[in-house]
Amino acid sequence: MPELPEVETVKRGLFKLIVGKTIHAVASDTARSFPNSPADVEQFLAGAKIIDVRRRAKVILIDLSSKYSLVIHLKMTGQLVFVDKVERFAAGHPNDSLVGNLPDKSTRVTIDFIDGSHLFFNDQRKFGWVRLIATDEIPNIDFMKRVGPEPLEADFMTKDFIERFKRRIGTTIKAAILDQSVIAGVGNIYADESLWGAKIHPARKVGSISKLEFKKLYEEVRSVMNLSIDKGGSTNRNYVNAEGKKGSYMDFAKVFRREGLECPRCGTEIVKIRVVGRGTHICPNCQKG
DNA sequence: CACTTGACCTGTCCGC
DNA sequence: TGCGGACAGGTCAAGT
Repeated sequence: MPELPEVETVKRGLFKLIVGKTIHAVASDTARSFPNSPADVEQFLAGAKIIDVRRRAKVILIDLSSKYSLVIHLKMTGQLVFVDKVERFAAGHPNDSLVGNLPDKSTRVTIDFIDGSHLFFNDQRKFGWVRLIATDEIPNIDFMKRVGPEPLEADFMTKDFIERFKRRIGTTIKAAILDQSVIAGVGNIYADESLWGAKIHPARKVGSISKLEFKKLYEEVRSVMNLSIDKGGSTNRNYVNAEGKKGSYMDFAKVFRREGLECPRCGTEIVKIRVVGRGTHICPNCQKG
């Protein structure tokens, strides 16, 4: 999925839906998705109550009364969908969708609550994971030690943004903005959208970006991701929120997946190129190499 | 060290 | 319709 706005949307939905619920059982079909042992499940999950749902970078943290947390990364195709009551719908029924018919073949982890409701972790490509970690150990895991600051925090200023990029002076701005150790949460969609907003070609070297351009990029990263949170995130392919609903930011996207269409600013045809191995969308007129 | 390139998986889409 | 290849919201380990 899932970049910062999508993960934030899932977090907000889960917060409303599962805080206060007590876990009955947790099951997984693959150790790859959920490596913890049945003994861990029995000791730290069964009977534990959900006390908080948080987000850091693209990671969801579900804190439990056992002083452990479920730490979840959705990677490319992960979903966390809450279902109050499992029902089955026939093919052709309006609810004959992923959401209406969970669990399905992409379901990797199932969390059952004592009230009969469920939380499903679905992940077609199996890159994502769910891990049980002692809550106070979370800051010590490799990912958390490495990850950069949250760009939407009120006290994260332009000067902080510029400072973070100094560690990646020699690479392209696209590689740097996608680097989670520089700033947290930006992925392929919002990298393209914010670089278009700031009129910066993604293949430009970080060292060539002016202070004024960085200031603009900082503002674009924040405004684009805040807008997306307002729209419930982007459903490019299979992202859904905690209620199984799609996000609508793609209706507002300026360049992402809009190759062949007109640039909303100048009318030039948007093209898709490849930068650091990622599909990249630009207006060749607004974003000069 | 800084940086780039594959690998991890499954599914879908596009061209022949 | 079938089949091969490219590609997909992300991160790592292993290269140069």
